[in-house]
Amino acid sequence: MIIIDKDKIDKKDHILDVAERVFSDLGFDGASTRMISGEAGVNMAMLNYYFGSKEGLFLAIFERKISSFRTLLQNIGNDDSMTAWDKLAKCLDNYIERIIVNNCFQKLMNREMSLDKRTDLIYKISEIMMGNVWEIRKILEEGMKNGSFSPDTDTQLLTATIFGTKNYIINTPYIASLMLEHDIRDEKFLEEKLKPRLKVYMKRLLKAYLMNDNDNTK
Amino acid sequence: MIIIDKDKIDKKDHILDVAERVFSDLGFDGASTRMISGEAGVNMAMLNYYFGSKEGLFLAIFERKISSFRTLLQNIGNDDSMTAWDKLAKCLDNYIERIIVNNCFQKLMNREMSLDKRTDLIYKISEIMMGNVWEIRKILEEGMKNGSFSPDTDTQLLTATIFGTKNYIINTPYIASLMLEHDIRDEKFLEEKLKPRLKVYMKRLLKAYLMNDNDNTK
DNA sequence: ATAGCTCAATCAATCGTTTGATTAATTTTG
DNA sequence: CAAAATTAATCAAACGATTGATTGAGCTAT
Repeated sequence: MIIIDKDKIDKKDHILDVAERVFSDLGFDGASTRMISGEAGVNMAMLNYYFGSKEGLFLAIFERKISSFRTLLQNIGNDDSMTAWDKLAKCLDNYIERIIVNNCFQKLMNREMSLDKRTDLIYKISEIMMGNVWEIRKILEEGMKNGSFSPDTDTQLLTATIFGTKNYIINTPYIASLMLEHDIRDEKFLEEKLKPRLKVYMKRLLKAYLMNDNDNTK
Repeated sequence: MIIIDKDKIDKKDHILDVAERVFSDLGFDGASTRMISGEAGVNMAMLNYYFGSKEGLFLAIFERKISSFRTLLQNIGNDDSMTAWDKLAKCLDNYIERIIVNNCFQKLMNREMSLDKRTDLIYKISEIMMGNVWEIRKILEEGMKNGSFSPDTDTQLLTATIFGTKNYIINTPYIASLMLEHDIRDEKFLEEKLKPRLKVYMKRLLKAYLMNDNDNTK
């Protein structure tokens, strides 16, 4: 029966889904294998059976997302028919679109990146993330070269702003909720209000920085 | 003897210093009391003797910083002789000046804020942090009211950018190092290069966003 | 001697992992 | 096709190690 085969595939995926959420809420060390297996409704030994170890389970969560990142990268920046600004705007839209729905994984990843542990994992993730960074930097430098972006642009710090603004909202949900006067964890608010608002804001912010000459003589 | 009394005070402070660094590197759950006491060169029981528990030690780290935050807040925004922009610029300078040197604590705090644990601590810290947020928002709204800042300003998301850009650099040291092509953990680079550069960048970014009319008719 | 401090030893609890038995599914064999 | 053999999946129970915390004896200085 097809349904039975599907169940097997889904079981590993189901464990990964649950583990992703639990790790995201409690951190790697804060989450126990008992809790994850309990919430997933599977026997504790299944985690080691499927993923070898707790760290193996943790790695599997990241590896499941990697291909997803790659496809995002491929679809941006290489379209020669667009201006640098249009590329950047499209890039921002795609990025915001994705990270809002995957915010649980984003939170988990960023927390892990701030630790001085599991450095091999950090290196791995860093290089994948750098792909995103480079893609945006490439567009920025293209715009600077052809004169449509200000020559004084600090491309490195600007990318920090792009990723940092998003991270701040995702990673400090309680502060962000106070700040935005809405519960950040409300999916409907995220989807209908924050997402379009963030798109408008980021584009306006970057446009102002990139495309207006800043008078520093004053 | 005075020296002995001083040693006693310094001992608590020394433990807090070490704990701050270890928690920052390994996270609350990842750091063990044995490791902290070991690195601090004191007996394990001393932690419980001085701070009651591991969580008490953790709280003590935060409480030691709280007064430091308050004094920062008091010195900004209330000077009526300055324009809104000058206030904001000074506010940014002070902020960048402080957070770069305290980046170990900042990292620790931000990671803890992203967890769904110890929510009482999170609420406490959030309200302190919100003091900073409000202080900046107040200046932004003052500038909007008297017409020196663009009326389209999204003050809420702009504060997310201000804090988020800094957090991104501090919290993802490895990515930030790749991005900036320098080792972020190099104190000399932080102090002499990144700090002034970040000041220039943030002011230019905010000035462009706040003080140029964005042409959205196109 | 009294009070504050320090220590090694030890506590129960929890951690991630392993085990060996049992069941379910698949393949091989007669 | 059916029985046997093999493999995969699942489970409760237990493993040794480590966790945060406590104890009670010994220390030091007043």
